[in-house]
Amino acid sequence: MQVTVDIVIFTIQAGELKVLLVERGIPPFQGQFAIPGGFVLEDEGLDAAARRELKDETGVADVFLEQLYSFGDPGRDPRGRVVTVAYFALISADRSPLVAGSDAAAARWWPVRELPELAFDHRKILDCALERLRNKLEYTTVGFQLLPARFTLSELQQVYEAILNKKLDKRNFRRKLGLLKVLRPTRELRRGGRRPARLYEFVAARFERLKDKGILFPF
Amino acid sequence: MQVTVDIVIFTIQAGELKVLLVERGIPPFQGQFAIPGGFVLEDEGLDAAARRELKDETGVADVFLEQLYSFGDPGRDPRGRVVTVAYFALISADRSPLVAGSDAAAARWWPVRELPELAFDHRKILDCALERLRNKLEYTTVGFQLLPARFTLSELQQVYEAILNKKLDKRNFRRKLGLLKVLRPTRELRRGGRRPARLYEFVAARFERLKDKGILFPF
DNA sequence: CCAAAAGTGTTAGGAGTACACCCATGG
DNA sequence: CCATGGGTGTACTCCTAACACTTTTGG
Repeated sequence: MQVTVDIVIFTIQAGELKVLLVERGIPPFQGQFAIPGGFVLEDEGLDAAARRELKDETGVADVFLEQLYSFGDPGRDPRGRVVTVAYFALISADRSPLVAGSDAAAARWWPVRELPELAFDHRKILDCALERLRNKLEYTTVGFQLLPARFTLSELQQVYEAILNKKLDKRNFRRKLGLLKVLRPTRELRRGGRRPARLYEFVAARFERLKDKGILFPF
Repeated sequence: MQVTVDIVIFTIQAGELKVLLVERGIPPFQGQFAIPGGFVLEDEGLDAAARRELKDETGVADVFLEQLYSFGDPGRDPRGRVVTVAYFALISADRSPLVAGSDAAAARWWPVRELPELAFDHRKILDCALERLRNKLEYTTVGFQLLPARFTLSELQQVYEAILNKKLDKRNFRRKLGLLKVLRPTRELRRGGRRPARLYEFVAARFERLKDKGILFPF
């Protein structure tokens, strides 16, 4: 029985949630798009295999990566019995545009709102990842993983709106963030738009105190 | 590469959360206890393999069963490379005492508070299952899966207390349950204790309305 | 001076928590 | 009649949601 890892890689671009897909150059499903993935090596752990694939496809390391779910229906791969352990990864907006896949010349970021037909059972995997991402937004800091180290409050709100797919109230959003005390304002401003916006940093150490107490991001 | 399923099977007995373990009769880890499990057959899905093992070990079918996480560190099984897809299952109190494992004469329910040393990485798997169970208690109906179709409010509260490992306030517990409107009182009373207690039924249809709205079991 | 995004507080309603006593039954 | 678990309500606090105008900049 063969074991693969497949990785749903998300990023935010232009205030939109996007996912990395590669066009298949060979059968089966030639010409269709698929989630990046590959076989687990004989002496390699599952997480390690996922990190290796992620690095190969995007060039990035040290990003958020988490196991999602395993899919192993007989017949999910016409070539034979393949069990895949699916992962999902988050790449911050400032590192995502560099799509320089080694073997994946045809890699492209797709808005999750307008996906092409996907190979294998990858649509199911992607839906599973989206659901997980939405849920984790509420009780973890995944939202910050999609932004550069410094960001404006409006950018953060856009991340939440893009993933949850609904508008949020600006004042309530900011007040709740303030109560959590996990952001540190910097002296820097983002110019270039209209009125300049203050940049903030996420302070991981402050979040540590909260997570045991069930304090969340209730947006 | 070989693929197995391992199943953490929980039940409630005497107001305590228990898990089914089998004593290994052969090396490796001979004489130690392990979570029930076995190989995935060539033409068998992962869920199907888990259901088959569950049936073999406990004789029960049609119980709550959910995939948990996959474990595949090289070296987790000294016999070779084995990736395991872990599941967790919940058996209601009225069906659990029947431990009649086919090949598992040495199967036994263990209180999760006093576990023996476990074979392989099964301790890690069990901890993972416990954490998942505690979390799902808050936003799903897994609590009801551990009880017979009809139960008293005190029995339900004991399930929550056993899993969360803390005392809950009786009046608050009942008021919140009342607000959810997912229980239907029956005409039946449980006698045999002191004052008879009313039996309730969980109405799954009423829960359906709630789960999209993020209404939970906030105990 | 106009368009566009940044920034800022109050109020009213609902949910959560803490807390103590009477009731029905079996022995 | 007594021991045991079943059953019930209130007051206070805190969180949530709804809601509109002023400020700062670039063009």
